[in-house]
Amino acid sequence: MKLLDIGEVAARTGVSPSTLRYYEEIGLIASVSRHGLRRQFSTEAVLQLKLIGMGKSAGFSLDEIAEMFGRDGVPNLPRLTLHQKADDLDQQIRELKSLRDTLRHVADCPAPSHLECPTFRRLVTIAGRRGVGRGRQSAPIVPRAATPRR
Amino acid sequence: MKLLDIGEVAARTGVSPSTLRYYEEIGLIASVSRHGLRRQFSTEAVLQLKLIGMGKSAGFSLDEIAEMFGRDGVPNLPRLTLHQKADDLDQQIRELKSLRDTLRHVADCPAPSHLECPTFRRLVTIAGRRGVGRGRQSAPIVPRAATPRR
DNA sequence: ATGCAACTTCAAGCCAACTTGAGGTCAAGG
DNA sequence: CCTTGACCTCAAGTTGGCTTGAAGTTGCAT
Repeated sequence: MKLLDIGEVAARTGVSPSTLRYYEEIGLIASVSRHGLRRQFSTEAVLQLKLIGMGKSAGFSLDEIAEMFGRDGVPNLPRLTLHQKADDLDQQIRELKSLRDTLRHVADCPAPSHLECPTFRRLVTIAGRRGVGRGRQSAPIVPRAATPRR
Repeated sequence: MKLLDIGEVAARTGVSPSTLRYYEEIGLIASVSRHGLRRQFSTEAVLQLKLIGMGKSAGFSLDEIAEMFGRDGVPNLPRLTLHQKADDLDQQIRELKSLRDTLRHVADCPAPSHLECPTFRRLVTIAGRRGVGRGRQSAPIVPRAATPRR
């Protein structure tokens, strides 16, 4: 099986080497061996990292992601929990759509103040039609990492 | 116009008073006046906070949100930029759907290791079919705030 | 008039998720 | 053989987004 060293994984995934080391340290991913000092990753790691990226983008913490997909890539959560997470995602997708539509509307609507525009108000309020006093809503904020902007 | 004091806004939005003060401090929202020492918010603030919540959930930083909707609620970004953000959201929605489907699949698929399941691999890889080496991908991570869990 | 819950300020603290820096190892190419 | 650059470890620093604590004020119901 082909092995990748950390730079190669970084290049393929956009995740920096230091982050990869950090992920390994917290048990989110694992390297399969060492070549001298150097970590060797299997190509599976690339897939795993894609999954991790999706999880982050959905607002899950690294701990939650580790729970969902196991340090080894095998999920250890009960079905019910997984389906619940999926339901959460559905709700979040609704919110995102609403925000997207709001942004598009704002870009095009010539109203002086959007807070007065009925279309705007409707867009903003629909997403709330569920989960008003509910448990989990928000997604996390990542330092916008994939862009290696320095 | 009806005025709300901070506790009332907190009750209606699920955003804690300390967070509201913080948001005001960084210029994300504004109170319209004081009643004695106490901040008074207009009911618009509730709407604004809904918007802010959506923005956070989409992974925007508070700074970005402030840019998008202005400290005063009026967006000051050029159309093009807004449409770009909307496009980003579309991409993110695709990722979220893919993650949702992956979770559901994982919940139901009896394969021993999912990394070997072709369905799984397909689900994970499709979302990547755009933006492989691209600029912005990920969404931020917020401390799971809306749930006042203590 | 008094008590008290809900507010106030300000500084400090906290957590997740990384990044940075110093100082060191090592393997492969010239 | 020697350089070079990509890797290594470990500790400390950074950033965003809040929360907490101490110490004080105040509107309002009793």
